Amino acid sequence: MVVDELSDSEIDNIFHALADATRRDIFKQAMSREQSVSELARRYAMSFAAVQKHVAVLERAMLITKEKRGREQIVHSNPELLRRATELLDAYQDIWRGRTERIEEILFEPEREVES
Amino acid sequence: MVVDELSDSEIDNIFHALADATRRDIFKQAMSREQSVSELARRYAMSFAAVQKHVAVLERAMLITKEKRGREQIVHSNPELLRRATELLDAYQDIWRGRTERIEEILFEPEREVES
DNA sequence: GTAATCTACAACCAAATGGTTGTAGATGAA
DNA sequence: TTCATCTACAACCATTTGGTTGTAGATTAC
Repeated sequence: MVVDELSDSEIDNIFHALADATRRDIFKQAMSREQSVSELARRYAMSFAAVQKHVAVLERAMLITKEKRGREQIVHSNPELLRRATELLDAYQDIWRGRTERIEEILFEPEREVES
Repeated sequence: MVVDELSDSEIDNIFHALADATRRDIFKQAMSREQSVSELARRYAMSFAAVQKHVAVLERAMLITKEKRGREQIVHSNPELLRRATELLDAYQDIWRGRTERIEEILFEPEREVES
């Protein structure tokens, strides 16, 4: 069962964060091992500041968190949020399968409504 | 088992397409029932051209396809690609669980490499 | 103390995004 | 035929994105 619902903009942030190959790689790195930002930055052919921004995007999406340790910031992954993203996609698959009853609990959103 | 691999930019397109609440809703609509673009457009408080662009983003991501029927374009969903996106996220979860053997077949990417 | 390292953040820039209006071509209905 | 509908697409605009360089503050190493 789902603990609590993600808002539209939180979901936006999650998928946006995953829509960049560098960020996906950073996330993968963070999932496999906790590392400092500068340690991560050394792996990519771009400036430290650019990597810092990618990390910030992942952090805004709550896919990772940072923990200050001395002069370093250690990047931790948040597998719980990833699991919820997976559930979201599963819910779309359920729609296709016509299993609307499970959708209601997983992907409940008030009707996106319009004109008349 | 995975049929064939998605490229980085294809994955970029998929997650980018899902990173917008209107597009997620259009996709959900298309999953539940095939509809024309104008029929979809009537549901949202924005111009037809704006919805047309959202549909184009979903189409570029291959999450949907369009089929011309008379003067209408019917939007079909592509659940296969959604399934692959789900597998991608599952692979990240596997990384976290330390199950690297399954990652190799699901998420194989040549090492993203850099300086020396 | 001094120097090196790690981080934060501002300023800047080109390109992409997400919306708009307007025009025009195809198709269907009367 | 004529009119309405559906679609495509161009042009435009404000904002965001994804990169850069540069400056400055904390912390660690020597």
